[in-house]
Amino acid sequence: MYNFRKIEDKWQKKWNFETKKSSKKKFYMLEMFPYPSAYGLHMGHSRTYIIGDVLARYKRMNGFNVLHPMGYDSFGLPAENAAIKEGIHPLGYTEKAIKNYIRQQKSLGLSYDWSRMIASHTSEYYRWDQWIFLQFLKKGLAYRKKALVNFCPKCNTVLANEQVEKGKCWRHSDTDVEIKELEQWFFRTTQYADKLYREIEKLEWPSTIKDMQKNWISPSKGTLVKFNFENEYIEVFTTRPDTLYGVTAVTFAPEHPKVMELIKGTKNEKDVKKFVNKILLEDKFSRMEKDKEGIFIGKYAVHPLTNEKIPIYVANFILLEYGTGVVMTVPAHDQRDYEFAKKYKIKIKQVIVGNVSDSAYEGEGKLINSEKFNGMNNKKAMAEITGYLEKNKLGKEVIQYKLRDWLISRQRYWGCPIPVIYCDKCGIIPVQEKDLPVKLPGNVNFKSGGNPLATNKDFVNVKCPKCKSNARRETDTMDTFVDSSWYFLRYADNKNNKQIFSREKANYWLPVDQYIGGREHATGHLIYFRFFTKAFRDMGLINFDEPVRKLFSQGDVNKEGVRMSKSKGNVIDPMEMVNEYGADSLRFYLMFLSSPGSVFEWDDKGMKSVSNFINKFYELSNAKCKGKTKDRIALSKINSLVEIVTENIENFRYNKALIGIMEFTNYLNRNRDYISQKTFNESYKTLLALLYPFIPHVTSELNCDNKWPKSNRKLINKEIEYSENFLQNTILDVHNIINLINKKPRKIKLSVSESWKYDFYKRLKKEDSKDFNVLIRKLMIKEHGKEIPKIIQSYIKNPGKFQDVILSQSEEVKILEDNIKILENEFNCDVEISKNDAKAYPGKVSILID
RNA sequence: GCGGGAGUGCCAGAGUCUGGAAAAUGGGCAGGACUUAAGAUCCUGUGGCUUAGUGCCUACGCAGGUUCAAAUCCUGUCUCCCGCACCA
Repeated sequence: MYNFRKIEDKWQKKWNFETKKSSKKKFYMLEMFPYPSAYGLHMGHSRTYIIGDVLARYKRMNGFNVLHPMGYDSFGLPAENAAIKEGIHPLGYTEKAIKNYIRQQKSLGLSYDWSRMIASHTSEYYRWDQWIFLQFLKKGLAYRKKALVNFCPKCNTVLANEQVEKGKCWRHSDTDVEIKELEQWFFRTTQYADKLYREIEKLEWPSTIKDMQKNWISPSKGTLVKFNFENEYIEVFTTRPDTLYGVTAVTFAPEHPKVMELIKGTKNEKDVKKFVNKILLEDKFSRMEKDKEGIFIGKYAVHPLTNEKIPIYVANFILLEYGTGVVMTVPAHDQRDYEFAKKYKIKIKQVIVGNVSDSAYEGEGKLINSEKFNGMNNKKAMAEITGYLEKNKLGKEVIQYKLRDWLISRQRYWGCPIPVIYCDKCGIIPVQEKDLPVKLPGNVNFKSGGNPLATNKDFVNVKCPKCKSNARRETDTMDTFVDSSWYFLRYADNKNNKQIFSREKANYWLPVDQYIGGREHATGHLIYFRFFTKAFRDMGLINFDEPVRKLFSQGDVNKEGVRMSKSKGNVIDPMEMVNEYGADSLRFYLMFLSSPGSVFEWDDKGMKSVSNFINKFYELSNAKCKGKTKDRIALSKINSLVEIVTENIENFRYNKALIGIMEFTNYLNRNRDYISQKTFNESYKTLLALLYPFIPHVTSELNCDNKWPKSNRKLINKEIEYSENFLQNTILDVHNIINLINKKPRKIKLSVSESWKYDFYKRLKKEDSKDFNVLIRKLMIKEHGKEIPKIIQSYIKNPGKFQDVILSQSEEVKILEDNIKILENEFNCDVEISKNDAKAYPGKVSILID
C-alpha cells in the first residue's frame, strides 16, 4: 500500500493556486460557498467541491488562467441559535467553524486560491452589503413599506417569499408561517422581473432550473380594471377582460387590508371580521383544500362600463399575493367563480356563447350581453375591451408577475446591519457612506427573547446625522441571501477597501464560467444574484448582465436510498474516509460511481475497491515490460482514451472518463508481455496526466505532466483494435467448428440474415459512411471461421503476434468465399448461405448442422 | 391540475441523442490460482432451460405501432421522484 498520508500531506503543503490577471484566457470556476456549520464538511459538500476541482485542474492543464476561490456564507441563524442555547458567541462559533472547514477542504486537496478567501460576517465584507443597500436606496431599488409579511415564530423573524414552502418555514417544516402586517425593507426585484424572465433563455443552465425560475417569475398578460367605489377605485387584475360584462361580484382576499377599512362601522363589521379571522387561523395549505367560502360585506362597487351595482365579497380562495388581491368574479366563465356563485346565490351572467348550465364555460366563442362588443369573438374582444378601458382611463394592459419584491429585513442579530437611522424629526435617514461600516456590536444579550441587537443601547441610540437630535438605529439585519448575491464578484478583488471591487478586475474575471451548486437554490439565490448582477450593470459597476454562464447542479449523496442528513442519522463523515483511504481515494470514488449530476448511492465497500485500484496503479509505475507486438494496439487505445476522457470531463461525465481509464489501465497491466517498455512508459505518463484532475496527490508524486495530453489521431486505428477482437473471436469460432464437425460431420449451413444484407447494401451506397468499415468488420469477425488451421493455431501458441492483421475490403470478401471452400474441403461438408434463416442477425453467420 | 425527470441482472450504473449481437464499468456472491494464513493480485462464473453446442428460450415498467431490425423512434398506459399549484 502506498503511503497516501505522507504523499498527500507533502503536496498539500506544496500547492499554491494563487492567481492573477494574465494574458492567458481566463476561466472562473466557482462552487456555491458554504454556510460554515459546527459539524464540518458533509459528503454532499465534498462531492460538489471535488466536481469543481476536477474541472479547475483540468482547465489549468489546458492553459487557462483559472480563478477558483472559496469563501464562507458565515452569517446566519445556526450560529445565533447556538449562542442562545449554549451561550457561545456567534463570532467564536463561526470563526472556529471556518477554520475547521478550511482545514477539511485543504485535506481534500481542493485547489483554491486561498488568498482570495472571503467571509460574509467580517465587516470588510458586509460593509459592501451596506454600501449596496445605500446605492439601491438611491436608485429606488430598496424601499420600506408596511406590508403583510410572512413571519416564522420559531426563527422569530420575517421571511422572504422564497423562504416559505407550502405555508411553512423553510427551516422549520413543522411551523406555520404567520401573516403579520409590519413595516419592512424590500428590494425591488420586480423591477427586473421582465429581464429576469426573458433572459433565462440565453443561459446554459439545466432546463429544470430554468423551468423552475420561469415558473417562479411567471408573467401573465392581462388587464387592470378600475371599479368605481365611493370616491375611489378598486383595482382588479384579470386575464379575461373579454368577460368584463359578466362580472357579478368583486371579491377580496381575506388578508386584504382594505377589507377592514370597508366594513368599519357598518352593520356587517362583526360578521365579516369573524369570517376573516376564521380563515386567517387556518394554515395556507389546508385552506387550499377547502370548499369555496365567502361573505358579502354589504357594500357595492360600480361596474366601469355598465354602471351596475356590483356586490363586494371576501372569499377564502382569493390570494393576496397575486395581482391586486382583489378579483372580478365572473361565474359564467370561471369555474371557481361558478362554484362560489352557486353557493352564495350570486348572479350568473353569461357573456360568451356556450353551455353554462352546470359548469362555467371557459372556452372560446362569440360575445353576448356585452353592449357594443356583442357578436365579437372573445379573443378579439380582449384587446378591444382593454383598449376601450384605456381610452376612458378605466384600466390598462399590464403584465402581472408571480415574483414579488424581496423582503430583506430580519429581526435577528447575526447578520449585516441595515445602515439606516430613524429620527423623529427627519424620518428615515440613511447612514452616510463615509460612516460605513455600521459594525455589528459584539456585546448583546442573547436571552432577551427578541432581537438581541436591540439590547445594545450604544448601538441603538445615536444622533441623527442631519439634525443631531436623538435618534435610533435600525436593528433589523439583512437576509443572508443578500450576502450571497454578490460574493462571486468580490473574489475578483477581495482585498479592496476603497471600492466594492475594481471594475477592471471584475470585468476581467467575470462572469463566472462554470458555477456548481444545489438545485434547491433555483428560485432563491439563483434569482437574487441575477437581480443583483442586472442592477449592478445598470449602475455601471460591471459590463455584463448575467452572473453565470454555465450552471451545473450536482446530485445528492444518499445512503440506503435516503439523502444523507444528520436528522436521518445516516451520515458518513468525509474526513473519516480521508483518514482511512486518503483524499485521492475519496475523490476518485465520489467521481467514479455515478455521474456528477445524478444521485450518488453511498456504499461503504466502494471506497476499498477504489483505493485498491489507485494502489495498483501506483505499483504499476515500476512495471517491467517486454515484447512489442501489441504496441500499435496500445498506442491506438491510449490515444482514443485521451479523446474519450477529454470529452467526458467537458460534459461532466466524470464517471465515464474514469471507467475508460480503468479499462485501459487493466489492459496495460494484462499485456505487459506484449508491449515495449517505451510504449508502456508513454502510455503510463499519459494516464498520469488524465488522472491528475481526479487524484492530484498521487499523480503529482509520480511526476505527472502539467499539460493536458493531446491525442495523436494518426495513431488511433480502430481496425487494429478490432483485429484483436477479430482474432480472439476467430479462435472461438474455429474451436467450435472443429468440435461440431468432429461430432457430426455432415452438413454446415452458413446463413446471413436478409435484414443484414438490406442494411449492408443501403450503407454501401453511401460512400462516405464512416460505419462502412465497421460494418464489414463485424461481418468478417464472425465469418472468419476460415483462416482456421494456420493462423489460428499459431495464434494460440503466440497470441501477441497477430496484432497487425488488417484486411482490406476486397480481401475480406475473398476470405468469406475462401471460408466456405475451406470449410467444405477441410471438413468435408456442405456450406451454404441461406437467405431466409430467421435466426441470423446482423454481423453473424450462423453455422448450423442438419 | 400544470411543468420537469426517471423505470435496464442481486446492487449501483452504462447503453437511448444518431435503431444494428443489451447489460460496459464497479460492487456483491460463487469457484479457482498464488499464499503458512490473511490481505492484495490474477483467472472463471453469475436471467432461465440445457442434449453442454458462441444450442434453445426469456428479458430493458406494461400494451400496442413503425422497421428487414427497437432498451433506443411513435402512440397509449402504469408506477416513482422533483418543482409549482384556487395565479383570476
